[in-house]
Amino acid sequence: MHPHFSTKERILSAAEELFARHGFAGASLRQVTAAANVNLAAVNYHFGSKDNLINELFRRRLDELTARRLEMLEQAEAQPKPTLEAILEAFVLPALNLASDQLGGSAFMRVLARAYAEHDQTLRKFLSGNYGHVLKRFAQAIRPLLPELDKEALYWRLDFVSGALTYAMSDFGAVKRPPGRSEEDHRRQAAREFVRFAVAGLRAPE
Amino acid sequence: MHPHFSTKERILSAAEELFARHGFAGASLRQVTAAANVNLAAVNYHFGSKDNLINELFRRRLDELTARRLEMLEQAEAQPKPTLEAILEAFVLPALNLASDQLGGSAFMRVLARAYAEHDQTLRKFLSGNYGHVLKRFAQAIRPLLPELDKEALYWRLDFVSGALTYAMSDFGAVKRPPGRSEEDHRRQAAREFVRFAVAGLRAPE
DNA sequence: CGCCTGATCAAACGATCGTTTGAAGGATAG
DNA sequence: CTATCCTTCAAACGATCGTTTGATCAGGCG
Repeated sequence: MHPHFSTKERILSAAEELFARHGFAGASLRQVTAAANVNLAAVNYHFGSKDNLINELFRRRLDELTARRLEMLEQAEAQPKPTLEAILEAFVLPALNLASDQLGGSAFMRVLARAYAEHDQTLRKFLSGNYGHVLKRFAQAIRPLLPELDKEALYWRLDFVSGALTYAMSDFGAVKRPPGRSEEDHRRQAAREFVRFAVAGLRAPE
Repeated sequence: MHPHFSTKERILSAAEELFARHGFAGASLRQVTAAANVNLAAVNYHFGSKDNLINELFRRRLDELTARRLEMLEQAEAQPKPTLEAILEAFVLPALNLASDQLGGSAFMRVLARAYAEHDQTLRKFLSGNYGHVLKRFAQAIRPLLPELDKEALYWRLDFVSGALTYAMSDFGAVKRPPGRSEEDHRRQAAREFVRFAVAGLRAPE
C-alpha cells in the first residue's frame, strides 16, 4: 500500500488511528496489522508487545512535541518582558502544529486524551516519568507572572487549562469546522480562542 | 456483601468503578460480576448486554444531574439580574455534588471523561440524544450576558469550560486534597476556583 | 400441597484476544 | 555459489471475551 513507509511506521500510524477511535483495549492487534497491511506477528517482532507498541507510539510524537514546547518557552523567557500569552502559546502552538501539520497528528491528540483517562499504572508511569517535567517547567515560568495568585490556586487553574486544552484539541467538542474553512484555519482559530480564554482565566482576580 | 443493595445496583456500582479504572473495553463482565459478588449471567439477565449496561450506568446518574442543573439554572434566571456566575454555578455545583456526595460519584466522573473520548457511535448517539439539549440550554442562557461575543466564539469557550470541568472533576489533575481539609471544603474550594476561572475565561475580551 | 414466576447458578458456546513458533523469503557479504 | 542475517509469513497456542443455556432455588397464591 505505502511501500515507501517502513513496516514499523505503518504499524505506528495504523495503531494511532485505531487506538484513537476505539481505545487501547478496544482496538486489537489484528485490526491494527490489517489496517497497516502487515503480518500479525510483525507487532511482536518489531515492538515486543502491545504495551510497548503503545509506549513507542507516544515516544514518536512526544519527544518532538516537548522539545518544541521547551524551545518556544525559552524564547519567550528570553524576552525582556515575558508575557503570559507568549508562555501559553509556547505550550499550545506546538501541539496545534502537531495536530494539524503532521499526518495522523489529529489522531494522536485523541490518543493523548485517552491516555489521560487511563488509570492503569503502566502507561501513566511511562508518561509522567518521561514527560512530567514539562508541566512543572511551565508552572515555574508562569508563577512569577501571577505573583498575587497563591500556589494552590495556580495549580488549580493550570489543571483547568490542561483539561480544556486536551479536550479542545481532541475534537470532542461541539465546535465543528464550517464547510468553507480549511482544517488549518480551523485549528489556528482554536489556538487563538484558547490562548485568549486561558490567559483570562489564569488572570482572574482572586 | 451489601445485602441491602439489589443485584442491579451492585452491578452498576461495580461497573462504574471498573470502567473508570480500565475503560469500557478494558474491564470485562467477569471482573464486574466478581466485584459485585453476583453471577456472571446476571448482567445479561438484568441488562441484556454489556452495551446496555453502559447506557443504564449513565442514565442512573445523568437523569438526576441534568435535572438539578436545569433546576438551578431556572432559579438563576428567575433573579431580576441574572449573573454569569450564578449560571455557571448552576452547571458546576450539581456535578461537584454528585462527584463528592454520592457513593461512587467520583468514579462516575471518570467514566464520563472516558465517554467523551469514545468515538464509537453507539455511546455518543445515546449521550447526545438524551442529554445534548442541556448544553444548548446553558448556551442560550449565557448568550445575552455576553452580547459582544459572537456565536462561534461563545461555543468555543463553552467547549473549553466543559473540557476543563470534566478533566478537573475526574481526578486526573495535580490538585490533591490537603490532609487537614474536609472533603466538602475541598469541593467548595474547587467550585469557587473553577467558577472564577470560567467566568474570567468567558469574559475575555475578543 | 402443586403450580407458577422471577432470580440465580454452574457450565458451556463460539469468537477473538495477545503472543509464540518454525518455516520461507530476500538481500548482502565472502 | 553458499552462508548469514533480518524480515515476513501462515498457523497455532492457551487464555479470555460476551453471551446463552438449562437446571435449581425461593416465595406467593390457589
